[in-house]
Amino acid sequence: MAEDWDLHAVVRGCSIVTSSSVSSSSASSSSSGFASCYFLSEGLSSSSSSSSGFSIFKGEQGSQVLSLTSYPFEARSSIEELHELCKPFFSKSQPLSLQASSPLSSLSSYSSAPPKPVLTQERQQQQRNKQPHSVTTPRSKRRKNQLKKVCQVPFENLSSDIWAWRKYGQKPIKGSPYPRGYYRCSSSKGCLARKQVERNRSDPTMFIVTYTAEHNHPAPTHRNSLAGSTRQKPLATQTATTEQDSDKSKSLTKPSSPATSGAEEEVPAQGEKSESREEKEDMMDDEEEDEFGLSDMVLTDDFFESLDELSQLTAPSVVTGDCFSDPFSAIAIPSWVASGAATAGGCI
DNA sequence: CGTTTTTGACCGGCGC
DNA sequence: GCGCCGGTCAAAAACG
Repeated sequence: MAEDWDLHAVVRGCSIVTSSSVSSSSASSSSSGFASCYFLSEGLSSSSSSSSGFSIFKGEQGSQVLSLTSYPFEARSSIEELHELCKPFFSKSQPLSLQASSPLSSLSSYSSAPPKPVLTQERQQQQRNKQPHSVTTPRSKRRKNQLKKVCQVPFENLSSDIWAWRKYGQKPIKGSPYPRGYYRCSSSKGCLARKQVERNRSDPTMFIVTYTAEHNHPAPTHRNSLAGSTRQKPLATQTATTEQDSDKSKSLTKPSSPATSGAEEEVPAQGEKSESREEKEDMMDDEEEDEFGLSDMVLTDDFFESLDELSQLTAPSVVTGDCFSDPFSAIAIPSWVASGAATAGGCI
């Protein structure tokens, strides 16, 4: 279910951004279920580092805007163009129009870089560590020539991804108080799809989700084992992460992750997990629809908006209870997504 | 038992 | 060449 309105949100977000009326609804404080997606290809700009080719700046109303400085996707105004823009990321199984297709659901192909090289790079990366002594497989330029899709989604939408992701890393990012979580597709072993989730430093209610590589398999109709997916941290850890001053305690306990160690990162993963659970109950049918990008068919804007409100109301209260007086203050998220996002995302 | 999360360590890319 | 930074690996722990 969450997927449905999420997809919707994504689409709406794209429309908003591209139509230059940068969001009437996107007050910085209100995570109102819109999302923005952007594509960027690393290495497109000659002298770029990791953040090559795009920048973040403030929109008129405090909304975050990502702009591609060297990519011909910016400032498009027509839906058709946007559609074409997104095409490469639609999976084959999503025959639908822009509205129905969800960039979140799949990174199906590269518009500028052929999949093969990337695949090779990934393989090299994996081999690298498995064969530490054989320096035969440098992952040279692995960060280059990878087309990424950057989406900005509100917290509620983090649980909207239909894919199953497994977290494989988390790193504090310089300049950002929030760590970045690294996820890979767990539906298929050979799947190269990756996803990075980072909280927007200027708008903590928003999360920057970066998709890399593509899924080489159809969307899962059901998640695999849920073992470990709903992990509840030990009470100590939980409180540490959820308390308002947890950032302080965090810094004490875990210097490597300044804030929230995994707060936002857990959001997506857990949300998805929880989502999967809810799906089993509530949207066995819809789920399949989502795979084909039809998820929004049943939803009206009103319904959608109500969901947003609902989620805003329920998520913090239901999930956090005492630990969530300020869900976005930097810490907190881990468990609420773990236990609550399930609730929040699912009950919706 | 199989899967996921956590987390420290490792490695390569990049800027100086 | 050196150091910083980001991305990934892999072992341990936890969960269903």
